Amino acid sequence: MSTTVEVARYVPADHEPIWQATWSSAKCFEAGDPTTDPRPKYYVLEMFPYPSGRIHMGHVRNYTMGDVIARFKMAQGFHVLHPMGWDAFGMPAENAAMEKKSHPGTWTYENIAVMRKQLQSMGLAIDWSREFATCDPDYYQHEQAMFLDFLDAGLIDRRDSKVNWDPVDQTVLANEQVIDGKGWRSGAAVEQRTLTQWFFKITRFADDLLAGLETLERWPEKVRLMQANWIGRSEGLQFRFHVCQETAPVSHIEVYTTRPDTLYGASFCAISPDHPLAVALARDNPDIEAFRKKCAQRGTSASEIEAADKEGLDTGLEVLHPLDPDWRLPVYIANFVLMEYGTGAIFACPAHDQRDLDFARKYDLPVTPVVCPSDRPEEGFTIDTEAYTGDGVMVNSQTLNGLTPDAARAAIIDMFEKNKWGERKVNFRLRDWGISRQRYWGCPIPVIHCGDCGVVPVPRQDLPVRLPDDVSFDRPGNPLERHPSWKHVSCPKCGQDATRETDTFDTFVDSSWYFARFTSPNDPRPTNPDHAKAWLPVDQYIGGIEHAILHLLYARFFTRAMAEVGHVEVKEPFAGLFTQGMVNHETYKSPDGKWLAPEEVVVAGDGAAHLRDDPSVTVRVGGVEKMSKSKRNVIDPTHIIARYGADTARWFMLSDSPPERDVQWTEAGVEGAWRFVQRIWRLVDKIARETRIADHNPQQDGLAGALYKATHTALYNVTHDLEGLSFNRAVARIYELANSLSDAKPQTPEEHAVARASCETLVTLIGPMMPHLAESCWKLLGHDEILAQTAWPQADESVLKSDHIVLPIQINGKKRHEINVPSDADKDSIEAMVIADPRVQALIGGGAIAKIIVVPGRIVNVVVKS
RNA sequence: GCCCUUGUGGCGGAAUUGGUAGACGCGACGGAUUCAAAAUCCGUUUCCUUCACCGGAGUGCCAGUUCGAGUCUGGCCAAGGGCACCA
Repeated sequence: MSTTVEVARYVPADHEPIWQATWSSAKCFEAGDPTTDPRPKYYVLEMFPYPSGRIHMGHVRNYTMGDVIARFKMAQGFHVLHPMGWDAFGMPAENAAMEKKSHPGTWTYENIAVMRKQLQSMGLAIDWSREFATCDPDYYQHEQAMFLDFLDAGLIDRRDSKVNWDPVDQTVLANEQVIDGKGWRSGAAVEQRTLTQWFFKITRFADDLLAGLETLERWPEKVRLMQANWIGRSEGLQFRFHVCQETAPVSHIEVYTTRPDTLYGASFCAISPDHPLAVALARDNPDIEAFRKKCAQRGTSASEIEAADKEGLDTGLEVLHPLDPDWRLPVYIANFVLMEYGTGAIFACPAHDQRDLDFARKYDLPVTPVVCPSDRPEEGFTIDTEAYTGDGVMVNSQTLNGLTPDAARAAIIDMFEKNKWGERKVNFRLRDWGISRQRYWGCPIPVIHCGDCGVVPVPRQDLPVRLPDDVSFDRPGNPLERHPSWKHVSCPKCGQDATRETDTFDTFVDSSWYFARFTSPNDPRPTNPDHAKAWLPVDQYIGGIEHAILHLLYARFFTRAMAEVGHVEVKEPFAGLFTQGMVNHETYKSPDGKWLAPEEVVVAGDGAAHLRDDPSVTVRVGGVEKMSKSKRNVIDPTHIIARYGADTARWFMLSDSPPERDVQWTEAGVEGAWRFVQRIWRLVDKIARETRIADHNPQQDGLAGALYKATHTALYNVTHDLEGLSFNRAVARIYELANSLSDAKPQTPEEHAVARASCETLVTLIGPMMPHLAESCWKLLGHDEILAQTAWPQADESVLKSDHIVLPIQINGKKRHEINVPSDADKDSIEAMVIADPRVQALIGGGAIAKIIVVPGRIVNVVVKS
């Protein structure tokens, strides 16, 4: 036993700021010119934060993961770009300005200063020289320039549109921003309004955005699926019904269907309350007008739609069935037909569509099945209250009878196209992206409205259109609208008095291209195309699943648009996407039902909890939920870093839970990470004092060989785990190596040399995850160079396999015994050894061996006939 | 309603993708050290039976494929998520 030496505890506050300063002054993390750097590039990016005031644990998790990747890739010899910025426009700044009677910009930049400091205390390997905020005019001027580019390229549209109006935030929302009929930010019930709006023509790329998903192999399947569903491509037939009544306002009605095969089951035709025909009919028919009004008032929330009955009104008009001149179908106005999708009119086949069936039953319209399930007799197949939507055989359909619905569909479409009655049509659920927001704290839309010239783009030399600073927030609404002078300008074309557009961009526009700006943050153009080409796409993007549709779809669109006008060359911005889970915490309630903060509660090992100030009061431990202010289960990262240091917080975030899953923040878990930090410090200190660097022979028996093997196994495994973003597994492998190393009691010089080398590897492996501790250990081991600039070691794979292995022996599929064999033994010799083994003989007793399955290196299974 | 994901010890989770289920961590229990504590170190920890060995059961439930299933197939059950008048 070596004599006990008092090792000073590792005090993070004594180490972490020093290393942060060292990395900063050595410019360790500043990316250079990618067009001249010979190393392969690697761009790692975490979704940039909204400067809300303070960082939260979700940020810690997100940025720790990205940081591990950045440091790991740097060590592996990549030229790494790992930047940080601020998604700085948005409503909270305006709300804060109203409350505090200050300016949104002041609030925002103050928050940025606080949060930058917090992030820097985490020891992130970020190139801070590229930092920007989207509210910097230097940034948003390029956004305005690109808007003009897109306008020239025909990628932008301005039109009247029914929009989602958020009455609390007093602004329009895009479809993607309405969740369950409520504003994504305010939670207020969204109203319908008609406004003139700017649109990005995202639908122009609908097919390409869908097809592109196939190429995103390093995206979660789930996100790709969600985007595919959101884009909602459907193939069908668009055709015209002739209206029988000559006095009708229109001669025919255009409909879209994905089920042309069910045409012989048609029962009625239905148009949207907003359909031009309905509008025309309403002029002389008060009943129709009343019905239209009623439909317009109906709510749009999910629950209201759920509760709303299928309702309709017979127009009295009839249309001719296209395949039978004697067959007439009534035309209804129906509340479930949307003007925004397809043609705003449908034909209904109630037998095979539940919604049509509900309607038909209510208004007593015919229900004729035309698809019969293959396993049921055609006679007597009727529809009751449930529509049949499955496959089968066509019936009641004249020439189509006997075909499958697929074949019938093809036949009908062919026939209609041949006769020019209609054509094949692809429809999308995706709508154009409405980007106008009636808010101050956003990027001004660079156009001017002139009474004579109409909409005039702001000339490029006049960019940026800056937000005025002298604005007031004492009233609701848009301060730009009521600013005394800002909007009054002369028309760039004719010089007359004109007004500026007072709407600003949706803040999702800002985040749709920031990753491209990071590649050349100071270029006078939106991007330096050479640098954008060299760095893009982002190799690894990391963020929350909540952006699966919104931000990630917009960014994919924007990249395509930028490519079209020449700012980038890629179509897909993010080659790899990783969606990390949330950080959760237990919730606590006092006996009188009030939420309690974790620091007010003491939880015992058995789960019982009581108040910290009054142990006689029992606390109710509730569910493990996302950290939120309302439930008071928030842990402030600053407190954790102050008490345990950044490395402990980082290590805990990476341990145990797989990164894509939610992680539960626990005091015990943090304590565990803290103990490991101290343990590593003691272990490295001991080895640094007892051993020294020396050559050693890897091929040997005993302790030295075993430790060498454990070291290189760990190195091999951790390397692969980090490559696959399996941080929790990498952590486990590092624990194993630390255990092997502290269990080892090296005696001989050879053993000392192996222990020393093993310790160096251990420190290197810890480097990306606990960078400060690793640097201090590295120094303790006698190194003067910075570990962050040291190359990742190469695993000696020759020792990963030993010359003898223990094979389990199963008898009839159950493990019964083991056998030690040379690892290169072939099937026959293993089989012979197994049969000859006395224990195996005893186990099979008198039974005869029917078969022996030998999987070399894995297992032996002896099948015995009983 | 439709689509997707996930179900493994007291807990978080491993399992080289069809080959020894429970690595690693947390918690718990026992012990050492200490006047005592903190810290640290050593041990035990899926369940049942047993002093112990030997056994038996076991990856949400029920079937199936296979020499062999946590892993593949089918059907249930449960939890979570997404979409939702999209013709």
